[in-house]
Amino acid sequence: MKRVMSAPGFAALEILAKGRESAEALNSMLDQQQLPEVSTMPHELRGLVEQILHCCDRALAALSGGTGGGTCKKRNPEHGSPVDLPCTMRSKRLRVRGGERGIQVQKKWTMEDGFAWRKYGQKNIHGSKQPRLYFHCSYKDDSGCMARRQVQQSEANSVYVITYFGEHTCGVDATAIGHDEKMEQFVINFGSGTMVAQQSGSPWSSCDDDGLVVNRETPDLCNSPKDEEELQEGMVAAELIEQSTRVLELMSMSSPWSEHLGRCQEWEVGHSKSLFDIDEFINIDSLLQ
DNA sequence: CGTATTTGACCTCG
DNA sequence: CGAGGTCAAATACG
Repeated sequence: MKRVMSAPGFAALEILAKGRESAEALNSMLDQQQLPEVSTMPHELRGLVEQILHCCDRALAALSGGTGGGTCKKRNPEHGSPVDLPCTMRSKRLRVRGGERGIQVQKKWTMEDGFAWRKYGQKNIHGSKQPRLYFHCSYKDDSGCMARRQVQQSEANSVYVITYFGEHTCGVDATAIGHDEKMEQFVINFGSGTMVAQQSGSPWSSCDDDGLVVNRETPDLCNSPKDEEELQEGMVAAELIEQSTRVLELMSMSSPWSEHLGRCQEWEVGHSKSLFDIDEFINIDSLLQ
């Protein structure tokens, strides 16, 4: 049956959300940085920060069960419908409002999060110029995955506010495989081919639209949802840890960047402790195990 | 021709 | 009754 989120699961979610926030802040710091040119370091560091953000989103999506999403019920399980409309029009309405909470994240450049989504609706929201887009997992039909998300672009800038509902029971990170155009879209944001060049030498064994490479040993992970789901969470966490560690290494090994590190630590005091959060990421695997 | 997206209608909730 | 969420026919696309 549905996996009930454990207390460590909630803790992990909280940490992820906090950490994501911090990584986002770190990213905007990189936007504003006026450091002397430091070879390719800014690109790589920036890339890593982006990857952390990306991993956070995926981890959040993977962990976002227990929000009530799994409890959606069909109002009319069988085609017992009112007389005045075709039964197909009334048989599948879902009851979703009222108490269902989602995990909300913000993405700066792209609404991609490593999962495969199919759009099923779009709605103009009162008081908002940008429409809200509705997606469900592409594997909904194949494996009954009930994960959904809502995406809304903020008017001021290109920040996507993404709210996740339900959890992925398909166990697949489907967009991880062969989405070159999306990767390009992402690479452009780094202003160089750094990330692409990084692929071959990368020790990371997963891949996404942010330029990492995924090696999947199991071609169809949808077959055993529960185990694969946990495996996936573990993979995302491991990826996150690896990248966070590299950010810390990068930031502390060059002097201009240790200067920046100092700035981060200053900021840390006043805000939500970005470096502490990254350290905390590194411990997240213990929470997930 | 199969699959994904668009879009208008329908449904539920507050 | 209006706003938001979802469905599914129509349409676009490869």
